[in-house]
Amino acid sequence: MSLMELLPVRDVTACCGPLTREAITEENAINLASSLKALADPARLRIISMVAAHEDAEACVCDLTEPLGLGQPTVSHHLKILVDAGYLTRSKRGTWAYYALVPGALDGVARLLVTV
Amino acid sequence: MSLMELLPVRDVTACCGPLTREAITEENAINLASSLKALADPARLRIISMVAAHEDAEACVCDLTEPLGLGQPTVSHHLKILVDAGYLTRSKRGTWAYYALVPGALDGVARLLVTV
DNA sequence: TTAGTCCATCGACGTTTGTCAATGTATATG
DNA sequence: CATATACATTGACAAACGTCGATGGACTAA
Repeated sequence: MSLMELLPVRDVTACCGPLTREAITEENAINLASSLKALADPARLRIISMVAAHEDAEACVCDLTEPLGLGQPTVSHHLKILVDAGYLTRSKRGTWAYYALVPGALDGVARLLVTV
Repeated sequence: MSLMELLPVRDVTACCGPLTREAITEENAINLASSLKALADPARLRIISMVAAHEDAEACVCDLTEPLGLGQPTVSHHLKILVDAGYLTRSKRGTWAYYALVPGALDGVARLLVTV
């Protein structure tokens, strides 16, 4: 399955208990894997970190391209993956598109991994 | 960078604070992405869940192939990735290879994602 | 209107990934 | 010894991924 075929803004967290507390179903494994795959890229991790650290906890594409050392289309591509996976929101104001963290999204995934 | 080129048994957790609490470095982003990439596959998530649920919290390859619906070489391939990433240990006894969870490995990654 | 900025989308490319069949390596059993 | 079992490794292939250049759409400023 391709990352781009995902439904927008999934919420993996509302599905099941921690990975090691109860046997995961094949379907839930597919969903959780998709959520993790969206995170499993250096550029996307840095984007999340940069957005969180940015003023007002939001950033536009132009704030990210230069520090990332990536082209604008590539950054837009990563942002789309993070939005579709439910980690970021996109709000357009004027010519700019501002991205911000979805509260609790990262924690939801983290909770599924934890064993204690 | 290929997953297979990773040093065996890395410990990403001993590197940095939570992703959203301080800006992540490019190097740490690469390492964390590698750790997440090892988890970001349905078969590997199910393997971890199956090992945790199995008797004595360990399982051999032959315990996994049939419930996963995958060939033995494919299961061995996934197990190697999980061992190299530091999530599983491998102990050979007789003809069998037993795999078990590394205590705290999943929690370490989860702690890097959490925002609270 | 014209020109310019910000961003998304498209098409292409080299690389990486997941899977399998075939083979190799131990270890156990007769 | 020969045979059988459990597993790792190899080689191959299609699919997916990350990146870029080029293009297009929407908004702003003059």
